[in-house]
Amino acid sequence: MKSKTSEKPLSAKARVRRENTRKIIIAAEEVFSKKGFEGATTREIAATAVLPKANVHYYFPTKEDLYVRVLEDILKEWIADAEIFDISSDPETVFRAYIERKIQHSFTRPFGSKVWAMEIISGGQVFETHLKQSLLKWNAKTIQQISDWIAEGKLRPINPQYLLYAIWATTQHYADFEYQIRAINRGKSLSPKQTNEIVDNIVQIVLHGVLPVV
Amino acid sequence: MKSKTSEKPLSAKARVRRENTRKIIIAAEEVFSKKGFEGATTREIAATAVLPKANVHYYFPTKEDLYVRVLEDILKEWIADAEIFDISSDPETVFRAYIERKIQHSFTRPFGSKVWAMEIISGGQVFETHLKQSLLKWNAKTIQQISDWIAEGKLRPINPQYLLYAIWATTQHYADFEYQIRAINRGKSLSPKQTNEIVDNIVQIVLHGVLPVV
DNA sequence: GTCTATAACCGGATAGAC
DNA sequence: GTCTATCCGGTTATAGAC
Repeated sequence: MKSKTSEKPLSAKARVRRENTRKIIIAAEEVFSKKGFEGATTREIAATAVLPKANVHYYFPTKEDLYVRVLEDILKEWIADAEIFDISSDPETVFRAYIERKIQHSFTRPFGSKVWAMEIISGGQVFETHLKQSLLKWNAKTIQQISDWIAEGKLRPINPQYLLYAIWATTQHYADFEYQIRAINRGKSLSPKQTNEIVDNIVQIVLHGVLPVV
Repeated sequence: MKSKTSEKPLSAKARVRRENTRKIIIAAEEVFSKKGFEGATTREIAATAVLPKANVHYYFPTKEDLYVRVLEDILKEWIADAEIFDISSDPETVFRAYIERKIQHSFTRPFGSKVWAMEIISGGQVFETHLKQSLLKWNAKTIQQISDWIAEGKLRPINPQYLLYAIWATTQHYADFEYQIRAINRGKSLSPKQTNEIVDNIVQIVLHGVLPVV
C-alpha cells in the first residue's frame, strides 16, 4: 500500500528536482524574510541555496512564482497548527494547544511568519489573489466553533474574531519581532525556559487576564 | 517668551525647508511601509511628495538618512502614547488608556507602525544603531512600574515584559495586518464602532481573560 | 538538468544650468 | 533652493554551450 505522500519511487532526476526545489524554497523563505519581495534578489536566494542563479530561474521562472510558493507553504503550516480545533471541544485545552503550537512555530521557523507579515504589511497583493480564500474558509469555521462555545457558556461573550486576532498577534509577535525582543533580552535569544514561560503567560492572559481574583 | 517648539519667526527659506522636509517624511513613511527599505525607491518617494527626485536628495543626502528619520519619529510617538504611565498609578486606568491610544494610533497613522515592523522583521540594523537605546530606557522604566504593581498585589504575578509584548502585539496588529483584517472583514475597513469594540475587547482580555467567572 | 555570459532595464546619487 | 540629464552599479531573466 502506497503512502499518500509517496516520496520513494521516484527516478533520480525527479529526486534531484524535488531536492533542489526544496532547497530553493527554504533559501527563499530566509531571504524574503530579510529583504521583502522587492528587496530580495534571486542572486542572494541562489547563493543561500548554494546553486547558480540560472538554476533558480529554471525551477521557478519568475521571482514571484517562488514567492507565491513560499507563502502557500506558510499558510498550509498555520492551518495545520489549528488541527486541535477539530480534535477537542474544550476551549481551555484547545487554546492552550493552539497557542503552544503557534509559539513553537514562531521559534522553530521564524522566517515563514516574517515573510507572511511583510506580505500583508506591504499591501497583500499576493495574499489577495492566491491565499485569501483558504484563510477565509478556515477562519469562518473557527469563528463558528468559538461562537458555539460562547453560546454554551464556556466563554465570556467576547468577539471571537478579535480573540483570534489577539492569539495570532501575541504568538506571531515572537517570530516577527525576534530582533527587537532579543535586544530587550540583553542581546540574547530567548532560552527554552523563557519560551515555556511565554506560552504559560499568553495562556494565562488569554484565559484569565492580569487582574487578581477578587 | 519663546515657545519651545518655535515655528513662527522663520525666514521664508527656512519655512520652505521645513515644509518640504515634512512632505518628504510623510511620503517616505508611506512608501517605506509598502515596499520596505530596499524596495522603496527615491523616485516613488519624490512622486508621492510631489517633488523632483533631486530635491529629495537635497534634503536627505541618502535614502538611509531619510529612513532613519522616519523611524525616529515613530518611536517618539510611541513613547508619547505611554505618558499615562507617568500620570496614573492605577493599572486598570493605565492599561485602558495605553491600549486606547495605541489602537487609535494604529488606525490614524498605520504607515508608521508598518515601517517599524518591517525594520525589525528585516533584521533591525537601523534599530540597533539608532533606536535601541531609547527603547530600552523607556522599557526598563515601564517594566519597573508594572513590577511594583505586582508587588502591591494590584496584578497577578505575570511577567511584566511578556505582558508588554502582548499589549504591543495586540494593538499594533491592527495597523500592521490592516489588509488581512480588511479582507476578513468582507473587504471593508473597520468602522469606528468596530474600533471601539476592539479596544474594549483587548482591555477585557488583558484584564480579565476569556473564561467565565466561576 | 546545469551553468556562464549577456541582454535589457532600473535605481541611487550627482553635475551643473537656472 | 530647484530641477533636468546622466552616470554607474546592480537586477531580472534568458540564450546557448555543455
